[in-house]
Amino acid sequence: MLDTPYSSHAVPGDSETLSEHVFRRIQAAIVKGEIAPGSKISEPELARTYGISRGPLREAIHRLEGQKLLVRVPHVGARVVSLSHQELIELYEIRESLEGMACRLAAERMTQTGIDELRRVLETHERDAAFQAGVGYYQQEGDFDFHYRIIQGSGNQTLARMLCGEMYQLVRMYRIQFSSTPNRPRQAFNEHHRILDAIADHDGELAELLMRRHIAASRRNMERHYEDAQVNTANKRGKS
Amino acid sequence: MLDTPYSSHAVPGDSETLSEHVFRRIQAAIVKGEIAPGSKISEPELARTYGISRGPLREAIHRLEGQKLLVRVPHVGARVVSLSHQELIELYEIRESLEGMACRLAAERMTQTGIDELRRVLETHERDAAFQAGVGYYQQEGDFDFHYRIIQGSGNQTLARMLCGEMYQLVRMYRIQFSSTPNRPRQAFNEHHRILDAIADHDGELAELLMRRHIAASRRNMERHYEDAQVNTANKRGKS
DNA sequence: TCTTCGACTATTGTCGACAATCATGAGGAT
DNA sequence: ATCCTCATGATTGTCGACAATAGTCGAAGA
Repeated sequence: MLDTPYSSHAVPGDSETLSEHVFRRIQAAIVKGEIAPGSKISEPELARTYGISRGPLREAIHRLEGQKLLVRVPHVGARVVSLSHQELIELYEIRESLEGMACRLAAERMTQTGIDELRRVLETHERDAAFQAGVGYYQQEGDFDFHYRIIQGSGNQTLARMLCGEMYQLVRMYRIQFSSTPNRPRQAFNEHHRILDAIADHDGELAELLMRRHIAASRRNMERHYEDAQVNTANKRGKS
Repeated sequence: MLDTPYSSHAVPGDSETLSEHVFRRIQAAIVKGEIAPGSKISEPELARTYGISRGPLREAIHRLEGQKLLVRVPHVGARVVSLSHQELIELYEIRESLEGMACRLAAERMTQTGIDELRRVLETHERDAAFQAGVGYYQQEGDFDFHYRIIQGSGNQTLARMLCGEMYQLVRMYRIQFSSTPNRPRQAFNEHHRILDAIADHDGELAELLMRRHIAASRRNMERHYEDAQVNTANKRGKS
């Protein structure tokens, strides 16, 4: 339920394809950091781990490559992607643009009931603020919930698939890795509130502007915490 | 040279992987419309066509699926994507956001020599305006060249890969299919000029605004020509 | 001691065959 | 006549084995 929040078709593992199954397994493992970034993917080893042949595994690897979670070089193998500082900044710039557009569209198109639900989400987060202040990770989940609702409210399904599907996996991966939990939640709450107000006013321009600033602030926060996490992960980063 | 303008490493077919080879072949075939949108992909047939086994072919299919050029349902097969009117509009909305951001970044970061080169590209297009007015397709290539330069000038490599790689394949596919050649080139030239001026002034805000309007106009132009192309393709759309 | 060449090993790429699943059509029952 | 059932055919999913390439280790020569 925590995993793959975008997959509404909950087929357990019954008639599911093996390739599909390992695809999700490996994707989750990479996002959760169970497979270190930059580490090499050994086909025989993974095949033995998941108890399948190399055929479906290779198909899953190719799909992961398409989602930019793996980097593959011919005749050498695949490695888990390891974003540089620059690439991570670039990712946030893209998010800033895309979520800004989503927020504009949401402000223009969101229905009254959707806005009410969004307000309720925010109020729920505020009530649990004391609890979240200590944990931080849940704030990320809640933050996701807020952003998720807005993206869905944009009415642009293609955009929603991009942001909540592929792109979010990458962001989430790095969020988890250096579980950045500064005292930003309080400020984030304020920003969320102002974004909600703009959406309630159906002010697309303002909503986009605020969302872009919100993500830009999140990016700056990430940049501040990058160096620490970099040295932390550098220690335990082995060739597997 | 027309194909895959983003692939600078021109390895013919020598030490290239078979999977990689058929991946590019099928991708080009889909984009050029040689394989009708919505038509089913038969693995044995394609395997015989390209003279390879089903193994590499399936890997290529999975990669195409990752690039959103194929839609696959388990135990049934893969079909060439067929964007609905709504999905095509959504794609243009995303382009508007992303290229707007790219244009802003380009205005902020582009070097003087890059700006000069961009101006030269535009002047070249204007000189050949008479020729392009009749053909139209070359205008598209030129249009791409202009946009391509700006995207590269943004300095955001991740963004450039998204726009010039995966996303552009989809847009190009539909551009070619209903080779929309209205009398828009003249207006597009004017818009390009104003965008260039904004970039030359390093005015990121204005550059982004103009580019977004430019693409929004392109989207409206596409919307006008959608119904005609829809009935045209509907006639020759067989189940193969 | 350092460099370079060569064989070896492990991993990746490819293939053909078998099993599982879905689509199609014939046949019979209501 | 229409609908349901079932058998058949074809296609997709999976597997194990073979071929080709890259990385590695060791030995010989400068």
